[in-house]
Amino acid sequence: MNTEILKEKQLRATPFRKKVLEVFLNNEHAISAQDIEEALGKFDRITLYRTIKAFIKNGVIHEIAMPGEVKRMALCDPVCNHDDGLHEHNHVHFQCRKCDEVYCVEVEELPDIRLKGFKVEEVEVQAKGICQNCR
Amino acid sequence: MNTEILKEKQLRATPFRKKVLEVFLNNEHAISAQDIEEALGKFDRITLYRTIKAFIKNGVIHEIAMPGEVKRMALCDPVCNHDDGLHEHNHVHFQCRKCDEVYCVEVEELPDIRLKGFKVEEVEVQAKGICQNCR
DNA sequence: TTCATAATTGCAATATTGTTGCATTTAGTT
DNA sequence: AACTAAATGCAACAATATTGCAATTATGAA
Repeated sequence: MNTEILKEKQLRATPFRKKVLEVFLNNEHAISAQDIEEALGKFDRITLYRTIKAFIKNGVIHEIAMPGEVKRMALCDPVCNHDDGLHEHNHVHFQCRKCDEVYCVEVEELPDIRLKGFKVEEVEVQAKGICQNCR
Repeated sequence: MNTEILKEKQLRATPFRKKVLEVFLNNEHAISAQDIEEALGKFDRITLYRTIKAFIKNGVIHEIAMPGEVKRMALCDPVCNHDDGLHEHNHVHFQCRKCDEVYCVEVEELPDIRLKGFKVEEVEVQAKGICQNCR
């Protein structure tokens, strides 16, 4: 199963990559490199970083950067319009103020932002509030 | 002048802080810690990090995090609704695909995002495209 | 203006995060 | 089964960030 996902994205299905992908599939929220390290029994940190880079480049996962937070990553939408590390999703990144978890939440469509003098080509939205589980 | 800004934000106006603030005032786009280091002649890196932390906490500057980019920082809006490191601005973070610079661009109001099951309390928008200078 | 004091600085040491080069191993193909 | 490009694992290293502590300094009060 993981194997298919990797091959679809032009990545060799090695045991290490399958295990890392497994970690993502086991979480419904975004995770950090540290989360992955903890989930893997034994591992080589360098290989992990390289795996993450390959996953991002090939559209398996995308990064989520929030001020004051560690970098997190989450699986791409199946329809992720990625081009060599460039991702385009139709979801909002939402962080819960209670549990701190970050979720990718689907939306009908992203807002249409217009900025005088600037040509806007892509928009990403980050929201904060209270998540389903914490209400 | 820098002195007043710092005092307004309940920070002691030390020479170091004034110099760092100066760097922000001299740039119309967001800058990284490295940019500041290069702009300062001699400096102590630890003090710089602590200065940055203090500036963020007291609402002088805010962080801008973008996937795959170094962390950047920019001056807060004068009306920045900050509370111990929590910032609330009425602008969009825009990165130019040509020059890579990041700008804080004022908007009338941020979009109203609704997510089923989630209580949205704050929204931040990051956009990409072509900036004024590069068109 | 001087003093007292809490805040800030600067240094040493250390932690965290991420990268590069290279020899070895392995997945996917022929 | 064999070949080959890709991936791994190790060592070394670079960049980024933090903590504790002694010395210094900005600021408000005397």
